[in-house]
Formats: sequence, structure tokens, C-alpha cells
Amino acid sequence: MADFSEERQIFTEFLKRKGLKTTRERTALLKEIFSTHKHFDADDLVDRMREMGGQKVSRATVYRTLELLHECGLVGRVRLNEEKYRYERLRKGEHHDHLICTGCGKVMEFAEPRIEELQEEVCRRWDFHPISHAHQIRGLCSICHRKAEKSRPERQQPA
Amino acid sequence: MADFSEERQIFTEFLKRKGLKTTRERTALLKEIFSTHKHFDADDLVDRMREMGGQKVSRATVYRTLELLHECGLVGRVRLNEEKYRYERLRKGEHHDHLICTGCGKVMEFAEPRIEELQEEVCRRWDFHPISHAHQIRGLCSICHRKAEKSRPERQQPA
DNA sequence: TTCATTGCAAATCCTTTGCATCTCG
DNA sequence: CGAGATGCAAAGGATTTGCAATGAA
Repeated sequence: MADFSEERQIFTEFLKRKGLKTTRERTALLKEIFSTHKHFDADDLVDRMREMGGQKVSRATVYRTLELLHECGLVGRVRLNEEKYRYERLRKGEHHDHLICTGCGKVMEFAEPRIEELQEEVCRRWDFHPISHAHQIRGLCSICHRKAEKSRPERQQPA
Repeated sequence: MADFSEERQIFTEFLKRKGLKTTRERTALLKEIFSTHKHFDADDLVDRMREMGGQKVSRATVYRTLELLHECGLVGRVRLNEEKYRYERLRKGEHHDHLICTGCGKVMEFAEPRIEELQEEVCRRWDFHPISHAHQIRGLCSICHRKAEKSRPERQQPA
């Protein structure tokens, strides 16, 4: 039973401001999205809505709603060298960047304020006015790395 | 007359190692890619090859070759919240990250070793073994920012 | 000669859109 | 009631792939 009353209010006000409507589909999606903190893609969400057996929501509406949630800052949307977008709920003070394991696909979040500071410094240097940033590190998590070590038959040639 | 003999050698050896062939299409693409240091997408490259009037190369081959060049580390491939991949040649010691202007699309490169260091620290903290990373900051360049300031009719409501 | 490569067109993948039908406000 | 929303299926755009013909080693 996650509490998403705050998000619901933010969303409703955002919609009102834009002259849009608070429909049951939109509310159901918001609820589902804020019920976990996992990363997900549009397809995952379509499936989850289907399985939940509650309000039925079409794929088109899922995409349209994710767009709105992204626009009002409740949902983050990232696509890094991938076919599809990955989404995640955003809550106050939860900003973070990502470690992505190319072995098992696991996504780990990290926060490093000192990096954020340096970013700002870089922007000042260029007179650049940042709106958002994405910072992802790809590699192997400890588990996949260990596996890779073991199954390596011989040394690789250097790059 | 850019010198790309080193890259050509790297590519040839990479191909040989994999039992692949050094065709004139592949060589022509390598040459074209290393003739400038601009960012480009697959379409740009197709056009450039067409205009150059040299070796004709089909779109499919462009994609297939970019994949190989990326695999052997000669070409970087990044897609951040965009429809298509953006490529760039990679040369030793030229690593950098990107400032992307959402106003005019301009891409600026920046290098900040202190950020790289902090990244490594983060990875150590998670026992994560990095292979690559992408770090992009989106916002407005000074020119677009100035334009936006001028055309703003009134204050925006806070988020 | 032989096996990889090429170009073409068709296929894929994810996402967006047009339109007739519903529904919130 | 009327503007906006939904669902469906069809459209879109970038990238990938099957296959017959071509070419590098």
C-alpha cells in the first residue's frame, strides 16, 4: 500500500493547469507506477496493468500518460544506447544516476553530489544552462564479473 | 588530408582477428569518418558517402560497418533520449562527455578528469567493473538561453 | 575456389497518430 | 453538452535481416 497521495495531487493539478482531465486510466497508471520503485519500460507497464485486473488501459494510453507524467516531473525517462525507453518514478530527493550491468541487465542507482557539483562547474565554464542530465556507467556487476573471470579460457589480447 | 593510417591498421587487424575481410566499402567508410571530428548519425554518413562521389555504399553496409567500428573501439555510439544513434570517431586521449543544447541541437564536448575519478570511486564502492560510460547534460547554450530570456512574456509558475 | 560481403527490399522494433466512440467536468 | 480521452489499427522512423549476386583472400 504505497502512499502516492502527494504524487496524485501534483498530477491532478498539472492536468488542471493544462486543461486536461483526470481520468480513471490516468489515475490507475499513476497508482501502479508509484506502487514500486523499479525501473520499467512501456511494455512492462502494459503487462502489469493487464495482470492487475483492475482498470484496463491500452498501450496507446500508456504511452500518452507516460509522456504527461514525464512532462510534469513525476516520471523519469531515459534511453541510453537501447532500443526502448526506460522509465522510473521520481520522488523528491531521489535523484540518482545509474550503473547498468551489461551482463545481467541489472540497474543500480548511485548518488554522488560531488559529481553534480562538478557538472555545474562545467556548465558555468561553458555558459551553458543545464535542464537535465543523464549519467550512466555500463559494465559488469560483481556477480557477472566473477562469472566472466571463471569462464575465461585464456588471457585476452590487449586492446 | 587527415591521417588515419593508425586507425586503418587497427581496423584491419581487428577484422583479420575475426576472420573478416577488408573491403573497399569498409575502408571508404573509415576514411570518411576520420576525415572530420564532427558527431554524425547514420543518415549523415550515407549522404556524405553519396556526395563524395567515391565508393558507393548502401545504407545496410553503413550500419553494419558502424557496428564493427564501434565494436573495435574506433567509433563511439550514443543514444540519449533520442530517436537515433549518434556516432563519433574516437581517437586516443580524446575522451570527453557532452553538453547538448535542446534549443539548437548543438553538441559541445567537455572533459573533466575529476568527474572520471569520482566515477571510478563510485564503481569501487559498488564493486562494479565499468566498461564504458555516457554522461550528457542537456540544457540551453548561451545563445539559445538569451533568446529564451527575451521572448519570455511573464514569469513561469514554479514547478 | 570459397566464404564473407554487398545491396536491395522486406521485416522488426518501439512509439506515435488518425479516427470513431466514450466520458469527465 | 462539449472538449478532451480512449482504443484500435494503421502509420512512422530508425535499424536489422534474408537472400541472390559479387568480391576478397
